[in-house]
Amino acid sequence: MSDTVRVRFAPSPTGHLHIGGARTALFNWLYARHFGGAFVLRIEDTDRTRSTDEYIDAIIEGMTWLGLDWDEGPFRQMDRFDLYRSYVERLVQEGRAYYCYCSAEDLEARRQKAMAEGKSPAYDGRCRRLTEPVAGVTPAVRFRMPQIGQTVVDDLIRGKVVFDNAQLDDLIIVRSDGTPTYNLTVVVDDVDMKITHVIRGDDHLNNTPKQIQLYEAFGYSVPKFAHLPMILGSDKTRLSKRHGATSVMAYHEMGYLPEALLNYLVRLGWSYGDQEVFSRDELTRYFSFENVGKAAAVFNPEKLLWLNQQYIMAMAPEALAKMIVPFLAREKVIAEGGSLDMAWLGRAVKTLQERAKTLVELARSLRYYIVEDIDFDPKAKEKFLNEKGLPLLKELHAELLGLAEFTHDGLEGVFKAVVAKHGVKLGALAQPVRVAVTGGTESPGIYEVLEVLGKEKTLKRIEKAIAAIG
RNA sequence: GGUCCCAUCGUCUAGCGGUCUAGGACGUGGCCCUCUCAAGGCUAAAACACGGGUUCGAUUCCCGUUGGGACCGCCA
Repeated sequence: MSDTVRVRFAPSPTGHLHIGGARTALFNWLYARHFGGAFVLRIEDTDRTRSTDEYIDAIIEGMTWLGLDWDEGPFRQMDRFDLYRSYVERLVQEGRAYYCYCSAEDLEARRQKAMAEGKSPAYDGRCRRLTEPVAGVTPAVRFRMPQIGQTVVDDLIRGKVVFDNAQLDDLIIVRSDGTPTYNLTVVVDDVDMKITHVIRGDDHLNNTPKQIQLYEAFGYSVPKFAHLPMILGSDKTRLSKRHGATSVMAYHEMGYLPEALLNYLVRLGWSYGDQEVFSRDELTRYFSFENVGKAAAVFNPEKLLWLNQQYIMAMAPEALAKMIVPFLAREKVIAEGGSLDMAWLGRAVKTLQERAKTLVELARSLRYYIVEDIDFDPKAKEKFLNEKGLPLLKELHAELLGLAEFTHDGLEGVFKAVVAKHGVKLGALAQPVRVAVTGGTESPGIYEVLEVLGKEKTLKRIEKAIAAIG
């Protein structure tokens, strides 16, 4: 590859950045980074009725969160209408495009009729030969598609795909309101921005021959194409809201790490032997279209969850602690804007990070460390805070009182001694204590918990538990 | 309806003619570890859609069938 690689992600701002879009952006980003090329962000907002600035911000927010940084842009097609106009004028002058006076309503009606009769709903070309304008009608502009021969899409993932030009109908390149349409702007911009590789979803494959005809009409060489397989929902239909969250930022809110989402997404369609977990660096190093599959992939939330846990486990506790604070506030574990001893929080996080699949779970599980008072789970209380455990708890409380430092080894010594004295198994003591200090029956090792909790809170909670029994 | 794409365990995938009694991962079951829950280790069940070719030999190549998907917009 002697020429510099230039790729782009070109979303339309008609919705949030979703899973499918993020995957397309990721593959483009990976390809650019792999070859040290440029990644361009272009907003395709020619549909004025559906595009909004809010969605542009949302897309940028999503890309930023994922760490998919772009080198140029964001460019907005709305700012480039003059450029498109000059290209269209050229086409019209050369007879490669013509004015179409059919109304949108008529077109729609004819399409419906054709479909109902089982015929192809393609445009019939009735305005092709018009020489005079139709009075009182502002026309759209159509591209005159060649009707004989074939167009070949040479795809990096699928190989050569052949289309008969007779199947290609004359597409509208300028709406009657004067705004250009996607098939025109995508070609003009990819030429203007010197895009070398068009990497996009499979759903664009059928548009590609039409776009290639546009390239040829302009006299430009076509870029390389790579059409990625689609991501499907569990019922094998196109991924949508019905299948749960599709917005990338929704995953942020649910407590997923961007690294985990990216890692999951890249494995949908791409593989590198048996490896499942990749660092960003490995991804850019290993990425190649040779390892991209052709078949659509079903989105599997379970595996994403597992990957997220892998990433949470691998994180430095201090970094995780910093990241968890907003989630603690949202879960009402701490007050909004409240402060915490971050070094201590890091130690607390360390005991729980391999037990959480999401940051939301982690934040919730941190509760008993942070809040002053805990409530006992009724079932746990009934099972473990009873007469049987009472002497053990009392004995432990007395011993703990004399323990100066709450260290893992120190605590273990005290527990072992109490257990030995009463001739019971460790569980007979550990479980009541666990319920006493955490309110429930599940937690990290009891010594770890007490070490983080500290002497004061521990004794207070054991006292409360004893009181609850008696 | 037309055109195009696709097809290995439930899911993501490895496999690029013999190494396949088809490998890994998620999930599921069992066992181990163990103060609970996790994590971890071991283990089990689980797939080449079907039919024709080509070949000494097909999961792998070709054709067809079936099944799924996408597109056919003055959406992108």
